[in-house]
Amino acid sequence: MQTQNTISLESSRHPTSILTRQARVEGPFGMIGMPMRFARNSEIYGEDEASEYLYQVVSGAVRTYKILEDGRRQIGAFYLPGDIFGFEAGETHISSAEAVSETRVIVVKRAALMVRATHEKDLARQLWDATAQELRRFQEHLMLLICSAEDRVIGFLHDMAHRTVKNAAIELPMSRQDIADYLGLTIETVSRTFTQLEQNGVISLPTSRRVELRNRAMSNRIMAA
Amino acid sequence: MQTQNTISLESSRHPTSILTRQARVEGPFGMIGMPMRFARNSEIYGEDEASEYLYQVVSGAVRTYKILEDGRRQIGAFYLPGDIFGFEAGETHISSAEAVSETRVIVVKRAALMVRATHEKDLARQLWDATAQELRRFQEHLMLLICSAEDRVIGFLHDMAHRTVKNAAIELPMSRQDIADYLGLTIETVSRTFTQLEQNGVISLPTSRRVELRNRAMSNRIMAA
DNA sequence: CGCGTAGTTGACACTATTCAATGTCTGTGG
DNA sequence: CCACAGACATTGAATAGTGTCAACTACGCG
Repeated sequence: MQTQNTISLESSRHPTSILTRQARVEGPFGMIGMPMRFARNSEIYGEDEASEYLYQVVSGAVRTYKILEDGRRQIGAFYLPGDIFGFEAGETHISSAEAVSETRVIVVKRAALMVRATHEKDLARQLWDATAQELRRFQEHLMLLICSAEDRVIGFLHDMAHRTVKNAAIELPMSRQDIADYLGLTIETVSRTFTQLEQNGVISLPTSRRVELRNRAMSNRIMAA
Repeated sequence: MQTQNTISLESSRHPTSILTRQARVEGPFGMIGMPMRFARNSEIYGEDEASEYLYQVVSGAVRTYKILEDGRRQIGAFYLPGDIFGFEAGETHISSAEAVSETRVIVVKRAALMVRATHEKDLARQLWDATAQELRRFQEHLMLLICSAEDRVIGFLHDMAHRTVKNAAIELPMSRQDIADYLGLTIETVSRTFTQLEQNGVISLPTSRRVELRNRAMSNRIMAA
């Protein structure tokens, strides 16, 4: 049922240095990287694969996830344009990554970055910062998972809101199922919570994927960023 | 009600280079560090403090935690002898840290380590490995929080079991409340789950702090390490 | 021995899940 | 342009699993 993997540059999964004919783009940390395209629901990398590359989202959105043995899926994080992912400090990925929607990314060779970082203090610093941010994200996510369904959804929307354009409606790239799997809830509970929040005037829902934050009740909630 | 902070070396919270008269000890990454002692429930560092030091547990146990605005406490991790903590890749701590029981640690200046890491590839590698482990810990913890109470407790015990001596009874240094705050459950649910697991022959509980794993039902559970 | 802390147990309330049905949106073909 | 299929989302009713509140027990320490 999954859209077929579609990658713009080549048939093999990852770019090689041969592909220099392709326009190259300013990527994470000012490094030159290869642009790539992923179709909705296509895999970007798999869990336990060697983490050869590091990615920066240009457009679209990415989810990382793990599947539990009972079949449930836990989404670890969503990455939006500008975000860097696939760099987990270790030699192998700790999650799989998929495109939530049609997504463009810039890809950089991890090893090359790491080597460069040994003599460029600034780059090393940026890598540590990116990792620190990743740790903070995990921590925030953890805090969400011990809250009520309402607080989880509010926390999620709050996070999305401040990661996208301020004071504007949030355009959610992900489905209710994605949100449910991120928040450790069922799709029904997420849906019910959305409608409930709308009825309470906390949000409005012009369409199911578009959310406007009405009430500043948001601010009283959870930890600020 | 909290035991008064008791630190063996000095009255101020952290060691200074003046304290060279004190015996020094092989610390994390083979670096020389200062030994310190913390009484049960005493603070090792606070959230948002500058992360000046990095710690390795010698004996005892440490918990890191955050307090939510509703007063609940979320424990992020427990650190046992040999574990390194307080190094979160950023300039400030993302959690507070306390001694679970009377605890001895070795303290190393973070800045010094980072500087040394720029020209010692091996040390740099060890720092990245430690960070990767920390990320993996967060991820595992996240997976636990979306499970049932029973699976959370089993997952927790499983984790504790393979972090301490194999094939032996686990001696839990932390209270039921600590476990509850780690697993996002109430103390009552944790307690009930323990007795339930004992009745089902999965564990035995010679004392409330000592757990013996009976059944290999453990193995069918959650992700292995 | 008695006190205080930690842990266990019970009854009940409440929240989220489950299972099932209905509703909505979008793209495709008639 | 409309009708239809399929995916996505919402809603309802019944149930299961935790939380809450309160009482009780066990243990360690003076």
